[in-house]
Amino acid sequence: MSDESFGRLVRGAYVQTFPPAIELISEGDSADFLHIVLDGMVELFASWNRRETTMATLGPLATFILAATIRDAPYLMSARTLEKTRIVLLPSEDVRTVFATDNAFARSVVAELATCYRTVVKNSKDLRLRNSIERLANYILRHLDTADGGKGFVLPIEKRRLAAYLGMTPENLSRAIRTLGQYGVEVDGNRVTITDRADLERLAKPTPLIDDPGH
Amino acid sequence: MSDESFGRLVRGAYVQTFPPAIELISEGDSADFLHIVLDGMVELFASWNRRETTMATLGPLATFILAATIRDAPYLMSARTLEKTRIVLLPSEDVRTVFATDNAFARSVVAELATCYRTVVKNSKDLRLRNSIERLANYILRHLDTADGGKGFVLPIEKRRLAAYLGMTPENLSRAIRTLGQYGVEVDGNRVTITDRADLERLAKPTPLIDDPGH
DNA sequence: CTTGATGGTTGATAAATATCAAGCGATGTC
DNA sequence: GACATCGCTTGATATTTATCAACCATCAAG
Repeated sequence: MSDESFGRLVRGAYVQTFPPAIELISEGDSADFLHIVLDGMVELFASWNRRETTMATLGPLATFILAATIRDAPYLMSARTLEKTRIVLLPSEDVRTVFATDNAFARSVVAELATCYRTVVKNSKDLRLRNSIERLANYILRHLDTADGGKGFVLPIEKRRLAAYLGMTPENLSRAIRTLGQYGVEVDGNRVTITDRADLERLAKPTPLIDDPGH
Repeated sequence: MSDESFGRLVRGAYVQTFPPAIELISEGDSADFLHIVLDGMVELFASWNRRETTMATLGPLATFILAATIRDAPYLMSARTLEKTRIVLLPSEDVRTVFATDNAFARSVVAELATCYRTVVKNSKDLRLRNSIERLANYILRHLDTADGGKGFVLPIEKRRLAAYLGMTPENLSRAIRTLGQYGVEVDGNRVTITDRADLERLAKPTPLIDDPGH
């Protein structure tokens, strides 16, 4: 975007550091600020009728919630910090103003929105087409760390949150993990290790049309 | 958008009429055309591992699939006609060209994308937070025709497709309908009538943050 | 050290949902 | 009019998932 637009955005913006477990926004609230995670971790969640579910977990450089800001509509999700988190807050009105005047910015917003949209669609396919064990198996395959030769990784979130994200109860996640033992998955605390990727893939049947975060 | 941009878009575009049950696009294909429904009905669906689910049903003036066109990425969903359907096909390259040069068009694309995004998020909440009977109850409440005093409506799609959209089997939809009889829902063929909206709402607990299509 | 809180696990059981097989009723074809 | 097809429904049963209660390990506070 132009320097002028950038200045305009930055003028009213501020950076704030939040402690863990702070609810940053609540679904239904009006979109006063566009949030950008600089450091730490944020959970997007939604509630209905005394039930709650995790919609996504965000790390550094993720934005939320862009669509509500652009549309000037109420948030559809709530957000809370999972750990000490630093966040940029951009007043929604400034974002809309710059969006209306700076074309390069507007196009960047589209790129970001299109990515978010495709992410949610993939998530929806995952939920609709797979059962809980298949979802867990694919989650593991998606998170395998290329750093250690694709042999394992450390769960970035608590298991109860992972369970909520995968659409199951913590009890069921426990059992699902045990079931995956037959497919070469070993879980010790937050450490996940696999011994036979091919075997796990035979069960998980991953596809880029659901599991590739980039595409 | 400008007349020039419009001309550019229209130049390579064409309108085509398709018979029922034609697969217009398949997930995984590259996004050659942006589609706009003029008349008729189109089902967006997705498949994995010999399972299939309905993601959405589109009527006149809906577009698909915008995000893939903008990002020049493969379709995440397939689409088929449910009846005789007239569709505008806009070459993706033209859409991207006009998107890059016409600012008003780019902003309209954002508005459309933001709406699509929010629709999918609401859909995801519906699936994650409600069981099948609650989903059906809310579906009925959403579709109550204001025309006939909110007393009923005609199902726009076959029941087996409704079942797939609501994330259940046709057998289960049948039983769910019978269960809703206790809450004043009468279904005769495709005709749905309710006798006690308040009663149904006590079960369905609708909320604009999931069920309001506009917001 | 105790103590209490918390996240996780396990087993028993219940509820929700899917599967399979059969049958029904409307529709269209020959 | 006989017949096949198709969408839908029903009943019986199996599978998946949730719930409830108990217990375990860890960790921090007193």
